[in-house]
Amino acid sequence: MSDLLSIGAVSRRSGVATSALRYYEELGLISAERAPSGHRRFNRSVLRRIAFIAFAQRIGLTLDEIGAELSRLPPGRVPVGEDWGRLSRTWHTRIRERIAELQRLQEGLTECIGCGCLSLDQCALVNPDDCEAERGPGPTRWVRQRGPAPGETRG
Amino acid sequence: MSDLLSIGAVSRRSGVATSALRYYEELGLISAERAPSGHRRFNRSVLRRIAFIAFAQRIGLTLDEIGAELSRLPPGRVPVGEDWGRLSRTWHTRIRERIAELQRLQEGLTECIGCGCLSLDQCALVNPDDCEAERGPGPTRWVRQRGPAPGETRG
DNA sequence: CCTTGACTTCAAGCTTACTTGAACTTGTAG
DNA sequence: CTACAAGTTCAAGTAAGCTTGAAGTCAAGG
Repeated sequence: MSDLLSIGAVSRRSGVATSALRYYEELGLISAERAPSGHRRFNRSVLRRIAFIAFAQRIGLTLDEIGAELSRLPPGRVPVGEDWGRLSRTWHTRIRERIAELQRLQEGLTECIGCGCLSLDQCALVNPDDCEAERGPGPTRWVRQRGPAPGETRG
Repeated sequence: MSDLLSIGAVSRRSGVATSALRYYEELGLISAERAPSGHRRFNRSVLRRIAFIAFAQRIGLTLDEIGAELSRLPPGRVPVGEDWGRLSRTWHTRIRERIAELQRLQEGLTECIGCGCLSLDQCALVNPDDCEAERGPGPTRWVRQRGPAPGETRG
């Protein structure tokens, strides 16, 4: 039995639809050889790549960002654990930030919406004096994060 | 000075674009009276409603879900703190779950991708024996959550 | 040989949450 | 009165991440 998997086999093993796998290939996130028939033949190592993609999506990375991460893998050989580890090191930060935001939201939920002061222009938590100067109106502290918001995806 | 705000004023105060406000009105998330001219006149209380919407979006609710939540507010009067508190009570659970998932991801990042075993069908963390029986293939433990995934939005 | 299922490409469609543009009306300052 | 900003509606466009459909090819079983 060869190491090469059909798109259906990869789909079954990964739980990712064949249409999605073709889409990923089109985006350059995964690659496949071709059988003489034209059918895709995936190396078994694509499964880890797909797991990485699914993982990264749950964290909130776009496919674009994921592509950028994957391009940092060593070319010309199947990545080993340390290669993956290097990539995912930056994610810890990202996850921590997102958790921190959620905790801030959790807090605000209790202290501000719960207490009835959430009114965007009166609440001390929404517009705290001790924070950086205003960056325009709006519920800056909870709702706005610097940088683009993490567009998290459906599973 | 009246309690009624133009759409521009609401936009400035809330940080939400006028086009988005019209969209929210179309979806029934907010409402406005009309001036004789046809211009929208928003009650000041709409600001809290908008804050709630923005808040809920960051948590990962869709506008549909947010509409469902808002429909539980008492009709015929401006909601008070306790009304908002009731609504947001369920969110604590949701936030906690999301935080838990991120922590699980964080863990998996260290233990599984980092160590090099992430391969979807071999890793004990991806397919742990001590978890519920398989619900199909794929990286069940981290990547799949029961129910639809939280489609989080841009800020 | 015939059928069935898995595969191919390509184009178009879907969902969410808006934004943008066209064409027009209102409100306000000078 | 004249500008010009701000408002109106409606239709269409955008972005991400796929899915679906059409039309055709390939591989295995009976």
